[in-house]
Amino acid sequence: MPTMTSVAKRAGVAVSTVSYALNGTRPISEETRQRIFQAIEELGYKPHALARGLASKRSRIIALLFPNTDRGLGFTELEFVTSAANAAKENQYSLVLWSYDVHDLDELRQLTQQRLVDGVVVMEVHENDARIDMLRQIEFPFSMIGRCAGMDDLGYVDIDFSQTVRDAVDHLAGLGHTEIAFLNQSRAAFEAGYGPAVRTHAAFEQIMAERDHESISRFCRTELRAGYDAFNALLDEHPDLTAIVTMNERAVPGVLHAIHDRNWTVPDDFSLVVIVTSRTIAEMMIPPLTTLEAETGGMGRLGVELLINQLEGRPPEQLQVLLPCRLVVRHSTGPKPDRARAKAQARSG
Amino acid sequence: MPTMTSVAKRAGVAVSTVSYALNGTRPISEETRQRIFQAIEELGYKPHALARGLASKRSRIIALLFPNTDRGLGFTELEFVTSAANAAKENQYSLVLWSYDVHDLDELRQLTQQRLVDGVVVMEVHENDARIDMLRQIEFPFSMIGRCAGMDDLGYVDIDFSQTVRDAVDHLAGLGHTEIAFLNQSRAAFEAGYGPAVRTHAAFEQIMAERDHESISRFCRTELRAGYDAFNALLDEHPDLTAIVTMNERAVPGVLHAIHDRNWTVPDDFSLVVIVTSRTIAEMMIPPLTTLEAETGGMGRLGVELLINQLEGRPPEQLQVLLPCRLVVRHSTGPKPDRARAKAQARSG
DNA sequence: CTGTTAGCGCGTTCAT
DNA sequence: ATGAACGCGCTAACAG
Repeated sequence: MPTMTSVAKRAGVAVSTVSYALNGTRPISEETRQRIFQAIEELGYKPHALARGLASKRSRIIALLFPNTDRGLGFTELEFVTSAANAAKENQYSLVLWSYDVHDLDELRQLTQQRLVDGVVVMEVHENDARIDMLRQIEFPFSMIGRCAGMDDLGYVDIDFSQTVRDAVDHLAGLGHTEIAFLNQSRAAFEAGYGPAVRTHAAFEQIMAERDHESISRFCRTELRAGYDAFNALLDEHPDLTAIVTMNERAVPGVLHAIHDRNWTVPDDFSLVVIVTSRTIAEMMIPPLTTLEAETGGMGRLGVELLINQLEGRPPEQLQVLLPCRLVVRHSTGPKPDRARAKAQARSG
Repeated sequence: MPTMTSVAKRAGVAVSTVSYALNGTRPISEETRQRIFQAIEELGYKPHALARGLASKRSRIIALLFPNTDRGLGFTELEFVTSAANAAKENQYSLVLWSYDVHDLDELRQLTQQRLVDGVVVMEVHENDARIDMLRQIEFPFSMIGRCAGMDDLGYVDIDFSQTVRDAVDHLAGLGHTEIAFLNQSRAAFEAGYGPAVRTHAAFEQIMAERDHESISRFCRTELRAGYDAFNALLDEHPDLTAIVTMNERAVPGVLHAIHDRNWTVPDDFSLVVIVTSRTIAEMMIPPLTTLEAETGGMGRLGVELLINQLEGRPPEQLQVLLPCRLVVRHSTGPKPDRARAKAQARSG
C-alpha cells in the first residue's frame, strides 16, 4: 500500500509538502503540485483514514444513534437512515450505525470516549432526554431528529406536527366530518415523553377546541390487533364517529379490518387519514390511504448536515427546522356518511 | 482526556503493560492487573479507537455496502441493517453504512484503500458481480448477502429460494390449485442477474415441470400499477388461473385491486402467496397474506458474523448458509375455486 | 512477569 | 514556497 512517504519520494518532495498539497493548507507552486498529483495518480495513493484522523484529531466519522427497540424500526426510519448515509458521504464523512439500548447511558458515554466519531445524530429524541443532557454536559457535538425541552440553542430537525394535525383535520372538516377522533401511539410512548406522540396529541386537542368540537382520542399500541380493538372501543363510546386521524401506521391494518368487519366500506362509511407516514405504506393498503407524508429523506439529510456544519464551524443556515407534511388525497377519505339514511336503506332493502 | 500513558503513570507501570493488560496479549500478575484497572476506572479511561487501529492495523470497523437504488430500500432490507448493526456491536465492531452507486466500482475501491474498514458485507449481490470480482482480486475481506457465480470458496448467506418456491407451490397444490402463475420482479432485475429474481424463476419452472404443469410466469415492475396490469394480462392469457406465487411485494396491492375490480374475493375466488416477505407487510394487507417469511434479521447477523470470523481468523461453522422461509398461512389462500359453478350460480342468482 | 522503544501514517510547527 | 522533525495514542517486537 502506498503511503504519503512513497508519494513524496516519487515526486521528489518532502512529506509535508504532499500533506499541504492534499489539504490545501498552504500554497504550493503549480509545478510541484503537478508532480505530486501525478505521483499520487501513478501509485494509486489514498490517505490512510485512521492515521489522518489520529493526527488531525478529527475522524470524519459520525454516528447515527438509533434505539434498539423491541418492535424494530418502522419504514419511515429506514429512509432516515439511507438519506443520512448519503448526506454524510456527500460531505466526505462516514456514517456509523450505532444501535443501542435506550436505557444504557453508559454505552453512549463510551461511544463518545473512544473518539471514533466526531459527533452523533440522535434519533427518537424524547421530551426529557437523558442522552441529550449528557451530550450537552460533556460538550459532545450532536444534532437531533426530534426535539426536547430546553433546546433553544440546539440544532434539530423535526416534523411540524401541529401543522400536520391541523391539515389532517381541515381536510376531513372540508368533507363535512365533525366527529373526528385521534388514534395516538401507545400510552407508554406518550408517558415517556416521546415527542411525536406528545405533540400530535396536544395539537389535536387544541384544534378541536378551536372548532368547538369534542376532542376524542385514544392510545393504541403499535400493532394490528391493538388497532382493531381500539377502533371498536372508540366506536362503542362514540357511535357517531365518522373519521379518524392517526399517526399509528402499524395499527392501521387493524382499524381497516375492524371497519370491514362492521360491513362498512372505506371511505363511504368511514374516513381515515394517516399522518407522518410514507407513500410506500399508503399504497400498500386497500384502499390506498389519504396521508400526510413526511419527507423523511429530508430529515435524515438535514440532521446530518446540521451536525456537520457544526463540526466544521460553519454557521448553519437554520439551526432548527420544522418540516411540513404534504397532504396526499387517496381513497381512504370521503364525504361524511349519513348513517341514519344508510341504516334506513339497509332496513328497507 | 486520559490516555494510556496517564493510566500507566497512575498505576506505576509501563504503557506496554497497560496495553497488554487491556488486550490480554500477555500474562500479567494479578496484583498489577488490579492496579491498572483501578487506575483505568479512576481516570475513566477508554482506548482511542483511531490510535489503536493505526497501531494494530485493524480498525475493527466493517462496512455494510448497500446499493443506492432510486426506489429506496424495502422493508426487508431494514431488518438486515439493524440486525447487522447489532451483530457487529456484539463482536465489538462498528458498522458503517456505505451507500453507493452500483455502477461506480471506483468508489468501492476507494473505500478499501482508505483503510477505514477491515472488511465489507456486500448486499444485493448479482449473479456476475463486478464488485465481488474486484474484492477478490485485491484480496479484500468480505462476505455477501446473496450469492454469485463461482463462489465455492466464498462466504455467503442467502435465502433458499428453491425450497421456498417449492413450499409455496406445495401449499397451493395441497389446496387443489393446478393453474398457478409466478409473478416475478422486473425483467430488468432478472436480466441484470439479480439473484432472487433468477433463482425463483428457475425454481418455479422446474417445480412446475416436475408436476407436469405449465409454467406460467411474468415479469412485473415493483410497483402497484404494474401489479394491477400484470394480473390482468396474466388472466387474459390464462383465464383458468386460480393462484399466484410472487416475491414482488410492492406489486401485491395492485394485484389485490385487480382481483377486487373483477368482483372477486381473496381467497374464495383467487389465492395469493407472497414469498420472501415480512410479517409486517403481510399484516398490512386485506386480507392478511399467506406468506413464506424470511428471517431477515438472521441474514444481516449471519452476514457480519461470517465476515468477522474471517477477519479474526476463526474458521466459520458454516461458510455458506441457505436460510429457509417459514410458511405462515393467513387469509390469502384457500381451496381452488370452481369457476364454472360460480358462474352458473351468478347467472341463476 | 515487566520495561524500553520503534514504528503505524499523517498533520503541523518551526525553520529556511 | 519548501523541508525537517516532532507528536497524535497505541501495539508489538526486543530486551531484560
